[in-house]
Amino acid sequence: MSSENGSVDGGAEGAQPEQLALIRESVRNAKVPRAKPRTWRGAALAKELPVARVLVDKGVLHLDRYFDYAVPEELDADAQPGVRVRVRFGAGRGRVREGRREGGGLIDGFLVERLAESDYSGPLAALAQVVSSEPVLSEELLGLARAVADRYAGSLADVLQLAVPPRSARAEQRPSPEPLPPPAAPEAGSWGRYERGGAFLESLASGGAPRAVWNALPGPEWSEELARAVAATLASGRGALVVVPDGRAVARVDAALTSVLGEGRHAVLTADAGPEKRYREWLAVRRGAVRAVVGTRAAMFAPVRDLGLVALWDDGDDSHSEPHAPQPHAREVLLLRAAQDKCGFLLGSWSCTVEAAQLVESGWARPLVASREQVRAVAPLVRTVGDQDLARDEAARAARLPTLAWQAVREGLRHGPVLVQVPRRGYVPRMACANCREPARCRHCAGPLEGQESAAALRCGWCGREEGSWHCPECGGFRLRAQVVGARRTAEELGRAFPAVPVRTSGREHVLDTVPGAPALVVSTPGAEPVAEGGYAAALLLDGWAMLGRPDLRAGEDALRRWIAAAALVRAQEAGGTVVVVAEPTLRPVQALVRWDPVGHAVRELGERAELGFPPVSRMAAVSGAGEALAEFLAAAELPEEAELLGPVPLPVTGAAGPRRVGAPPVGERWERVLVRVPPGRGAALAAALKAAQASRMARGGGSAGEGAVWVRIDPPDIG
DNA sequence: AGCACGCCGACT
DNA sequence: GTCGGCGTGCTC
Repeated sequence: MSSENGSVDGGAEGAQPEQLALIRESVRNAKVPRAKPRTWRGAALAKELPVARVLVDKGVLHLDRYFDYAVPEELDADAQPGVRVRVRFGAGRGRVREGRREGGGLIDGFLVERLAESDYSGPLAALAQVVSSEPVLSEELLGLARAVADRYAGSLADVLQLAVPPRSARAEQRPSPEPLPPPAAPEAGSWGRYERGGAFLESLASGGAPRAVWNALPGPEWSEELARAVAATLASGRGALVVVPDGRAVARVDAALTSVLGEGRHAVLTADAGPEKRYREWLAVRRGAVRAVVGTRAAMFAPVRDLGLVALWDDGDDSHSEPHAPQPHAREVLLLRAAQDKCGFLLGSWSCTVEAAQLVESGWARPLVASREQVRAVAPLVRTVGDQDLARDEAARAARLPTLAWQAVREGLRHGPVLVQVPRRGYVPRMACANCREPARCRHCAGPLEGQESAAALRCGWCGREEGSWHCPECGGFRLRAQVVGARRTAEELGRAFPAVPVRTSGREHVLDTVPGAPALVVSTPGAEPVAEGGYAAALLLDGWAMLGRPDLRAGEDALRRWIAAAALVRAQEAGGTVVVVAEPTLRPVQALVRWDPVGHAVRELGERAELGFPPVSRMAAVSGAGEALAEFLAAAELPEEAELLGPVPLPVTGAAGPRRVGAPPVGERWERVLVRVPPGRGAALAAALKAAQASRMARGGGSAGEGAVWVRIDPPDIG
């Protein structure tokens, strides 16, 4: 592998004046288009396809253009499509120093294509180096990255940074294992509990590409069911990819894959394996040595060969949302992948997101569900404690624990562990009718109203309009209440209430994986619930108000998802499993929990979103920046005709203290945000327009930081 | 972002 | 004449 030394660029130290003159002349001649590449010093080039089209890995600045370079003869063999290269880039027309032309610094890139000629009308610089001959960027992966970049108005280079892990020479040197022949198709196993479960597996095993939204039955079987879907795909001679929200879920699916497939047939891709190990696993997948992958969100780009199935577990979990630009969501990436590779698609969850419901409603995917009898046979009994009960129960109110809840815990503890779910801190309050709890919404755009308890100072969180005379459209009430509840002392209080029972906590810092089947109080925040051996005897879901009171379109769906995630760890009703949720029984998510009907809940939400023009039925983008820059950007952007602008509204000023959230303005700067909404089918046009506007602003020196910065976010997660 | 090119005012 | 101000535009 040669570097610039001895290649076209380098070599002669101290060139003669005549050579300098020659170089200047070739600059003047450069205006004429040339069929064949010419380099600065005319060194030997590859005889066939002497032009390399390169994607320069430089964030957002060059904006998705390729640059052509000449391929020196000695790099000919290594300079294949997909390899990492280093090239000189930048610095005007290049300056000549000590006889050597130095066009800016060396930067990394990917060789995308070899060509016979370039359409660039100037002399080409030569590739400086082929970093390694490993073709890491396949045509397929490039196509996916391009689609993701377009979908999210981002740059290809940004997406590739997410899709291709950093190189480790040692990992590359090591040979990958020999690929194993396809396994036999698996038995249907517990897939038989679903009406079309067996047919789904058979379709995968016979080379089909079924697409399903799978509402999983509560209990621990889901990971083995995923493993069987993978095994069926492998049996057809194709590869499979499973993306799950966190390390614990990876471990479960990993174990299930090992038990269904045996050793050596699958790779685990997670961020917390070191960079070398991670790259080694990734390479084994790319090289086709391993045909099945399970991992967390970064694995959504795993270069699985001949993909037959992409599967995603629990798409409502927000860790599926990539925090790095352009912030793609694993569900959307896998949707793009399924479309591009024409492979099977499986979106599974105990709960159901509105997006998942939309996939079924649009006919793109089929529902994979169990019968009501099946659900009733495995789900626990769910009971509610609302404000009415609390009010009647003064003593319980003081203890923050109503009688029914108290009884359920005490009874549960006689038979096994009891789970107590408490919300995390830090939920932002939003306003709701003090009488009927209907969220207060803007009458113009239906955005969430924010403000103080006095109805006088209400303002819409989306369009910024003031609301001077709010009254509740449901019950006619005019008093508001901020929906925020604190709940931290619960664990201590419970511990004191049941002094004979051990109390274990699982939360952000210490997440327990499993707990034994012996009686214990297990206090956990949402998402950190340990699995109990033999299932929990009971679960207590506290402070539903805090979960439902977030200023987020997903508050209901999210609360239901978290409740169901906890309740799914509880024994079946027949085995005495009981769940008590402390929340108003008339609320839709609460009713959906009682009936164990997350799909019905999502379908109703979807209908409402369509009516109100909310995502995912319409698509939204958030554009934020300092007032003037934002206005300028929007004026210059050629948005689709149907685009509707909501706002601007001021963004909260970020303080120096506290966690910096992704997407928050720079510390201390006053920023505003505008939401852009387009009807169904115009999402691509919106993304393209925003991308183009961003590109032209960059070209004019807008810069990505400081004064003129404007941030664009497709599918903003926190739109009230 | 860098960095070079280019088109106007005070200097050896 | 030419050195150098920073305003504009390109990077194969």
